Amino acid sequence: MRDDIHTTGLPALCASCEARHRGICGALTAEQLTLLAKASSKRRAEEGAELIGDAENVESYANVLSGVVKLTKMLSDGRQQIVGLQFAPDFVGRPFRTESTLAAEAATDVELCSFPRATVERMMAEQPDLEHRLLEQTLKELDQARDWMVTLGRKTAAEKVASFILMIARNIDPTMQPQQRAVTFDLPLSRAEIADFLGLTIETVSRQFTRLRSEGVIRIEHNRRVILDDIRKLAASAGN
Amino acid sequence: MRDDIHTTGLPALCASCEARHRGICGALTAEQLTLLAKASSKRRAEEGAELIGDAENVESYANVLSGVVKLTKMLSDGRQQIVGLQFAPDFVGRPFRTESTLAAEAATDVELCSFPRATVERMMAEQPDLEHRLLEQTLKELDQARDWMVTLGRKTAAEKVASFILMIARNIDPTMQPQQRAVTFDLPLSRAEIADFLGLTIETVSRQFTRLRSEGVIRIEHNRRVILDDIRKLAASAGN
DNA sequence: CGCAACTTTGAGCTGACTCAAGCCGGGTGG
DNA sequence: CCACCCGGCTTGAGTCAGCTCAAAGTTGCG
Repeated sequence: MRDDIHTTGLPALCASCEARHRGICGALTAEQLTLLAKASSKRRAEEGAELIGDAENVESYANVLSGVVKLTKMLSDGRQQIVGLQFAPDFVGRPFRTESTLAAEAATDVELCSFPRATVERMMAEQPDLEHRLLEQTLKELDQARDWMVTLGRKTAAEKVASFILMIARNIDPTMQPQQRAVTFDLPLSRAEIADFLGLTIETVSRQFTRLRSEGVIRIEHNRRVILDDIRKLAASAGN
Repeated sequence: MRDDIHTTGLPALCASCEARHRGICGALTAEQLTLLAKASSKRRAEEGAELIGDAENVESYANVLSGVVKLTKMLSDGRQQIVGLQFAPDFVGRPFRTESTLAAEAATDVELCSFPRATVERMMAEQPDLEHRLLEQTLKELDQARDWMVTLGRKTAAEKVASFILMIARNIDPTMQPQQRAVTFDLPLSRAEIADFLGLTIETVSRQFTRLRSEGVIRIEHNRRVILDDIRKLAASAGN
């Protein structure tokens, strides 16, 4: 098989990688990409696997290639809050800090492309474009975090759950429009995780799903699969 | 008057500016600083003044020189959430986006050093160190936002108010220790604003202040001044 | 088939909200 | 100098959204 014109000279690892275009690797030259790829490893983690623990030393960063990573924080008495979800091709890791301030866990089965900390930081120093991409991603995450603060602080349980379903749906299909027909997707989180994301209890989340179902907004199959029948009505229930 | 050795050749505007050291201007050469200073203006805004509205076009960025700027988001029905507080020498503005996604308002009387958007973005392109500083600040804000998500999603009203007072106290005096004697400072926010920051109502915030007062943790003068008598007990009430 | 984990549903409780007064300090004008 | 007002804060009483505790229903898996 001949090399694709765009992948000539690129590491096999990167040839079909989404992060090379939309993710931070897009900032690298073919040469640098080769260098980074040498130090990188593609790895899988299954649902529930802890990728990095709170207060652990950070030895590596990673790109999400598929699946969903959840970022969580916990209070000393065990109360937990999910503070972010990372989808492909997001970058996972906190540059310029050796100790993690949160835990990262595979919410679904996940594929990661993992780089040693030192290599990434060296490249960042010599390739401003890489730092620029990282800034862009960090700003995006900050915007998301702030949007979510409004949801956590000011929305009702019904609005929180509607906002959550909408957010997931939009991540699966970014082109989704209010007037379009049904959209189907799998929730990447259990009821307990959704509760931890929304600052609610499992029971309240479940009741809100039931309500949306009885109002004909969604259908649910096997607990995780959502068929979103009335996008408009869901968007209206989300508050904003 | 002779120039201080450290300010030789620097714009008068910047000579005594905190942002030159701790803020993003520290990334600039004397030459660039001069260039930026030419396009900059120091301005004051009084308490309550809107610095930039939601969905407005961003024409300038700014450094906070003194006072506190609050960043707010609002739902269509008027519910409001404060999503960030900026103290000196923080940078205010969202790079790489022409339209603001939140409103910035002077929470107290504020001094700002304001730069035209175009100038900052040009310098960012030619001075990677500037982008690096911006990345550092953005990461710091992201960490803060995520900490606050835990507070909003999982803490009780009592813990929220304790966390808030502690956060403000630590911003006024970063060296504050649990065992130390009383610390006095002014709250930069009204009860209504504290409520919007914590996802509570005015009344609940007020009741929690009263409780802390009756427990001997704090004293309050003229509504705004807090004398923090028992730092340890306050920290214990903050959850975490 | 049977267990274990997850989800749903129900019933009662409670922390924070709503609504309504009253209080306090600062400014204004008589 | 004092009476008044106004905005911000506090306090009280009653309500309710979301929580807790409990039980029953699903689903997936060995």
